[in-house]
Amino acid sequence: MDIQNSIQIAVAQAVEQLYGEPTELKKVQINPTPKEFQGDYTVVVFPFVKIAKKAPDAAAAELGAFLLKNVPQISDFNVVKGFLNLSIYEKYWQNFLSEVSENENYGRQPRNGKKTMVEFSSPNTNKPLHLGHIRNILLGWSCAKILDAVGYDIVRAQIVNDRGIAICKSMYSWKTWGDGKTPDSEGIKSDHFVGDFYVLFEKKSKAEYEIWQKTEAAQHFLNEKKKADQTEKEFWAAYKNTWFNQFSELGVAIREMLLKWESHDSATLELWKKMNGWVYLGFEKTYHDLGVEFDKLYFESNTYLLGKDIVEEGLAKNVFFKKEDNSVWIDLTDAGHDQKLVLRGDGTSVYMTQDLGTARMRYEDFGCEKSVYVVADEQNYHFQVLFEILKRLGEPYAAGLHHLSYGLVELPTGRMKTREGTVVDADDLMAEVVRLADENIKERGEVAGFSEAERAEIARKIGMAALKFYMVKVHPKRKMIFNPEESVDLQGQTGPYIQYSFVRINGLMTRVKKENIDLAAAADYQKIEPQEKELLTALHAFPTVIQQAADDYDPSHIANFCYDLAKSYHKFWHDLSVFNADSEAARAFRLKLSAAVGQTLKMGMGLLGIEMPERM
RNA sequence: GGCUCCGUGGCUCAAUGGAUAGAGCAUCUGACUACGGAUCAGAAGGUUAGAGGUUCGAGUCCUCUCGGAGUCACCA
Repeated sequence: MDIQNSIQIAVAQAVEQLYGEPTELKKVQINPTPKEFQGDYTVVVFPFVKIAKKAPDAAAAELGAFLLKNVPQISDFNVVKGFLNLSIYEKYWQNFLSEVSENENYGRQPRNGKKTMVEFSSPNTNKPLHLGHIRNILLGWSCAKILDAVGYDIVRAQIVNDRGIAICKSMYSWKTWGDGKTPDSEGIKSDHFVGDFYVLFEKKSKAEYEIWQKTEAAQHFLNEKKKADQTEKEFWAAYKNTWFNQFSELGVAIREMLLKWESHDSATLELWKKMNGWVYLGFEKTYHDLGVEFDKLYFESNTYLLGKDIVEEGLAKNVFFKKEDNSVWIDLTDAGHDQKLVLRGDGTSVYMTQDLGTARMRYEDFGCEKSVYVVADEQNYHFQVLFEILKRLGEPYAAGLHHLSYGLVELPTGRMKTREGTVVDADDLMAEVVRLADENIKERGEVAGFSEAERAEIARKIGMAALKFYMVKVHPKRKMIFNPEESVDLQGQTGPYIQYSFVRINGLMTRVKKENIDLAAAADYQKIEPQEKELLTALHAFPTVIQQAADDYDPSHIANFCYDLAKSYHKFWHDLSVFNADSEAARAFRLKLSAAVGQTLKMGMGLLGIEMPERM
């Protein structure tokens, strides 16, 4: 059993035996002892001083004596200001290291037979993926990896928003102004090609709007509706949707196209398929470059009519109610929310209807008891309501639903805006970080033994590691400011810093293999140095960190762990010699320790979707 | 305005209610004739937005104030 658990249980027993009062296990707090004190683990004694009716130090001393007697792994203890510091026999750490060395799956838990769906990315098909998608995708991918590591079987799902106004704009634009051009004819990545037509549509629409604003009718609206504290520009910005829906000729054309699509007009469907096909082709490349894949794709064109049967059931169960105009609502005022529409008066769906239906379909398809939706925090309210409704409907999977909400990615100059052309494209960004990594490799002159292809592959791993680590080290909930320059940093708290520690280890291991060095002598190593102990305690915490990341749906725990471990290793490397160690035992022990660190770093970074190079 | 989230050195971020709030970047100073210097060591930089409260103990929990973001669609 894990030493921390042993201590925890022993402390609970001690409290009961010494002071005659049982205590909850979770009240027993065991922390790694801070560097400046003697010991490996620390028991916080304060929670028991009341029960003990003694001063903290006296109680700590009593508990320490008890533990020393009853926990065989404990070699010594000391008390500082109510903290009980325990030292663990070196033999324990020796055994622990061997355990890690022999288990290449160290950190992973056995399969638990339960399923979890993780939904992420969920793009619109009218334009290419951007920086915001990258954060979403990295979080989703990593979250799936982490849940897999703690034992769940994972279904990675994507809901493709392939229908609606947006794609119609791209379609209309291409049909009207495209002159029959294709991605091939123009030599443009196909999703970008479609996106360019979307942008063109917005441009034409803007031009139409500006002309309209000068008409008499428009000026009439301006005078009538503009609020006193609004500038003319602000008014037109706010009025844009209304204008598009009521007065725009392009708006008419788009709605007409949408209606044709909904009535299965064959020419429209053909155009739709052609353009979506282009987009998917482009997405495929982007996903491939990001190193992610999906197990299941849901298409909104297949799901947008779902959920009406659930609305019927909800009415029958009196969870929902009908208003005079036949529209269906749920009253969530007792849960701190408002009334929410779930079906329009004319019987057509809204976003919520569709999500209700999709939730049930997902469950019917896979029977996942947990389901994670990776969606930006703009939609917090939507998901609160969605989950609350499903709970009230008594859906069996309702308790396992989780919205992994993350903050938007902003640039140092503020929010990304399509209109202002400040959207950072995913493909461009990846190409740029890899290019910079490649330049860096060349500058360092380490390329001597590398072929062109090898160098490109290493540059890819380094560049992507820089980008991914930069994004995933931040707590998901936090809005993050994406600084393009910092994202390609290769030094300090970065992906490449961690990769470098791995490469150092890899260098050692190559030599071990080449010289066929036997590590059995490690068992004779007597005096574990502080730098070594630091690595051991870090490795020891790895499974707990993964569990924590899984419980919190938070990959940043793993990122921070990997950074701390790499940092400790770099220090170890600098302070202590491995091959030139004083004794054969020390050399073997350090090699064994290095291998364990390397293995753990590789797995940890793998959970973040980051690959490790052998050389760099 | 209601609800939700956020506020930690110049900047970007850490810190299951526990010991002197930690890192990185930037700035300054050092360390290879050494297993790879994408490294290491050191300096400087903080009233954790502010005020109360709970607690043996608060960056963390509660209340209020200030500042920022999101949301409050028969859009998705």
